[in-house]
Amino acid sequence: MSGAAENSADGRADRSGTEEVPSFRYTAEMAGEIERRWQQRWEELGTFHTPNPSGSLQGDTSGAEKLFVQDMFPYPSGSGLHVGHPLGFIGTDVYARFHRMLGRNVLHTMGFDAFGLPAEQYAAQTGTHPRTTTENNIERYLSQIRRLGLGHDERRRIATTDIDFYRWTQWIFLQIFHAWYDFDADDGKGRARPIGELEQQFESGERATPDGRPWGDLTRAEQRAVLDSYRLVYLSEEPVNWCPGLGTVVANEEVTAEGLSERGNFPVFRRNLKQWMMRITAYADRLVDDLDRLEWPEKVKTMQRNWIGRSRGANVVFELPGSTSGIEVFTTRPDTLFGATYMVLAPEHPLVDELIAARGEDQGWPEGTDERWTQGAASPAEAVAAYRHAASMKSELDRQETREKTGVFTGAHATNPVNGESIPVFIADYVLMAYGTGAIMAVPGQDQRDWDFASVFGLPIVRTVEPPQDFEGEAYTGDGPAINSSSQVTGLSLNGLDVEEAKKEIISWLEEHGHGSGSVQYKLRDWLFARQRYWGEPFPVVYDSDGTPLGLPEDQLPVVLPEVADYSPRTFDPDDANSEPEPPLARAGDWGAVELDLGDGLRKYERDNNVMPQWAGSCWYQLRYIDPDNDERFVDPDNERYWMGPRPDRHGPDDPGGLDLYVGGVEHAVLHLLYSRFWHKVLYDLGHVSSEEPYRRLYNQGYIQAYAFTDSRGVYVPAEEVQERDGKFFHNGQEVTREYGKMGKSLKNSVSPDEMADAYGADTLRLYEMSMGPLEASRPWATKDVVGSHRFLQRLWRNIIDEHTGQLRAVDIEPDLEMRRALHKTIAGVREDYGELRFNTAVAKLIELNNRVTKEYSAVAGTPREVVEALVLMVAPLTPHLAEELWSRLGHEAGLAHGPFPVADEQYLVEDTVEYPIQFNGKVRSRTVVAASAGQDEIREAALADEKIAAALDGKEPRKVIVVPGRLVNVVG
RNA sequence: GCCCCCGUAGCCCAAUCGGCAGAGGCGGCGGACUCAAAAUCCGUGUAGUGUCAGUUCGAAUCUGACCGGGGGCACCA
Repeated sequence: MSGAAENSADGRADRSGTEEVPSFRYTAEMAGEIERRWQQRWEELGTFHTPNPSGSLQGDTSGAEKLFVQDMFPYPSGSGLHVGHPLGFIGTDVYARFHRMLGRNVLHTMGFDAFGLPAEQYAAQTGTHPRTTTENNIERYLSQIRRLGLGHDERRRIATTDIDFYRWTQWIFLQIFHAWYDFDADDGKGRARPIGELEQQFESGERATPDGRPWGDLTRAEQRAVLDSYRLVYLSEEPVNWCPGLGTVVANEEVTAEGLSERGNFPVFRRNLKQWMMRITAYADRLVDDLDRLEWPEKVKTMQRNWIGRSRGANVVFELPGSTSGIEVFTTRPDTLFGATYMVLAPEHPLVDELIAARGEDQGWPEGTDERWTQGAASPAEAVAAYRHAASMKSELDRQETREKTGVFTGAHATNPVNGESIPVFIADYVLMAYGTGAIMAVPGQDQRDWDFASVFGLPIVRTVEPPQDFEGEAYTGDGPAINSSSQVTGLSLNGLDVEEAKKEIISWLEEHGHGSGSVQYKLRDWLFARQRYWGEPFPVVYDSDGTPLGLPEDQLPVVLPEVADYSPRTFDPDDANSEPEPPLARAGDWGAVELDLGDGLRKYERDNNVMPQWAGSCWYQLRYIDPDNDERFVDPDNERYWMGPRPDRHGPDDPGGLDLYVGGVEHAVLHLLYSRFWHKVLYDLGHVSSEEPYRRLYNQGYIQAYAFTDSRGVYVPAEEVQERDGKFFHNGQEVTREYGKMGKSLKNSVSPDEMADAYGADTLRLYEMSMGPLEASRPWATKDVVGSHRFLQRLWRNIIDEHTGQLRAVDIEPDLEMRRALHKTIAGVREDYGELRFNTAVAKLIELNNRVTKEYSAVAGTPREVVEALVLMVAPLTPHLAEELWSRLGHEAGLAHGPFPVADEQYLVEDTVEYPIQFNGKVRSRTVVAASAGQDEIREAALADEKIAAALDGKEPRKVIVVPGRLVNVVG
């Protein structure tokens, strides 16, 4: 050491010593100090407390337009956040802060979707109660996000695991349980109604009972069974997805295309088990149709449409000669009935046994049966049995991998109703029992799958739609005139009609002659709602001695989770399809047995021992944000109407209402967003909310991804220790392989927001995340780039505060005209960018303006207050702590969270002169400056007078001169 | 296999109605400060927009085909 002075006496940094960073520079340490101070201040002042029209959070809501912004409900994972997690949270915060500064009443908060498997699995391993784990994780999560300075109304935080919250989840369940769907209501659109109204219809005789007996003649149990069959929540003994590896059943939406559970990747089996279902299918049409009323990404709408899978067509019955029954098929192309040359039943179709039995088990093949149809079996019965056995052995994956068409002839024939022709009936696994009627009419001329099957089995192919002249394919699915579509037997002809006309015509013919009717099919299935787990909402249901499920009265809520010795359901060998679910609540001692008076005296009942799926809480949490501690209702109607009600004046006459901006990842496109819309619509139908949709506008943020590196053994090495040389990557001198993808601890490429905040401050992290690209784009994380955002904040700071003295540099001097113009152009641009979530370009504009200020004023005594104050206000949504600090140092006592926000002055947005590029034959050759007020002729003259253009023309007349006002001139020679 | 989105500088990204390819950041290079380095500051633009056609006075932008990347659906009748 040289023995230099360690401190300087005058407060300035000693520039000759070891202390070289100026004392008042905006460093990470200073940022941290500022951030802690302002976060504390905001909390003390309740800066982000948002008033409601009524209730416990009542305040003045007059005058200000409301804005409800929400992030998708995070799960408080115990492993901590990486820098990708808060991307959307910061985005919504910037948007919310911008609008708050504009004077809007902004609701922005965040709660936790806290039920779920990880805490339960941890409990099973360690004995720690899931509530303890969950609460610790929430605290950890909060400490990480609080550091980011998100302007949340902390009074509105909720967690789905709070008893005060899940009490209302149970209450909503009961509303749905005590409702039925009246398909005739609202002119056929349908509406959920209280079950009591259905009972009245039966009592009064307005609606007939299933077997026609008067309602009063039914026993109470029979009445209950009838009502239960109508409920929006019902017990069903249909095939469900049983996952032995998890020990629970799961919803269709939770099974991957490969037939594995989304969580855990365990095999899932179709099993008949008695389970709770929600009748989401009743809402299929409204869930599809109302997508048109939402401001959502098309991609998500498409995914929902595909999932619901509505297709319109007709059900047609093909008679079986010598039998009273027929084969009913669903088809979207009834116009092609004349091309139906055979039929196919799904192998599991119940009619198959009847067909075999009708001909006689020991009957051989009909005379002249094609060899290809028999699979070498001696009889249809034998062939069918063999085929069914083979089909049942195939997994979903096998079926998908081999698309070759297989099947066998059943020996039976059916009659095509349009022409009376007898056509053979096959079974084949390309027809699925679960869709439509489990049977098809095969039209090889217009369906490629049928074409393929017909080719293998040598079946006739009849085109009934004329393909274009140049058509070279096999099956033709396009539009065209109908051909080969008439019959002397029935007198029907569709020839010459186009597809749409033919469909209409044939449907009315089918209906008239009793052969079928128009129909709509959906892929959507009812929602399997029960899980055999511990850490979820218990069902508010008990069973009486007959096993009839009864909804508990409201005053019995909440049903609190019991203490148990073992938190896990029994799990099984993942491949043990025949195991049976054993839920933890079934082992909760005497919890399950209750004595209640449900109207007919004190009796014994048994509690339901399932819990709700994790999606339940997120189906309605936005409503609880509105009124988090209302203990009279799940949400106050005034408050709901204020925050979520339709605003036709602002969003058009068709506005369904809902919150104003919902930001989250696209992975919830089907599951959460579909379930939530469903619940919301039920609540709307029952009159509990005024909005028809929960989320008016949806925005999908991208993912922050990262590079990961593996060594020669395939083991991940710490990404931060990898060095790049000449396009290759090295770790400790060894070359490693680069992969691109997720960020995660196991990939050793995780970067936490805390370490970034330590190194640069939270404001820098916020700014960087917003500036690295558009919010919706996925992009790689680059720690080394963060310094650029930090330098910008340092330069901004330096324009206002002297780094060496801490003195204010802003003074009351007039900026010149060019600076004013730059300022107002920036204001106009930044306002627009913020409003449209284009934070990256807003940042660029702010940096540009700040660089201009630096260039012009860094060498002189002070910077113009007018410019730097506007800069501070404009940067505030992005870097709120720094902005508040500078704003206060600029002499403002009140904070800036509620504005003002600079307004652009139009007079500085128009230029006096415009520089026009002059193109010659489309290439820029010169430039000329003309008055902004110049007319087309003047601009043209100025361009032609230009030396270089005159030279290019070489004395000739231009063939054409294109003048684009405000843009350029193109001279065509 | 079908459908959708995206390809701009070494990297992340801008570019209103089709109108000057560059706003911003990283890196690189040069310089200042330093004994030196880090930090900081100043300066510096290297691609003609994945490829090939077409429309146009003019194409990153519109159209078609192809290549590459990402996503969705996948025997749904």
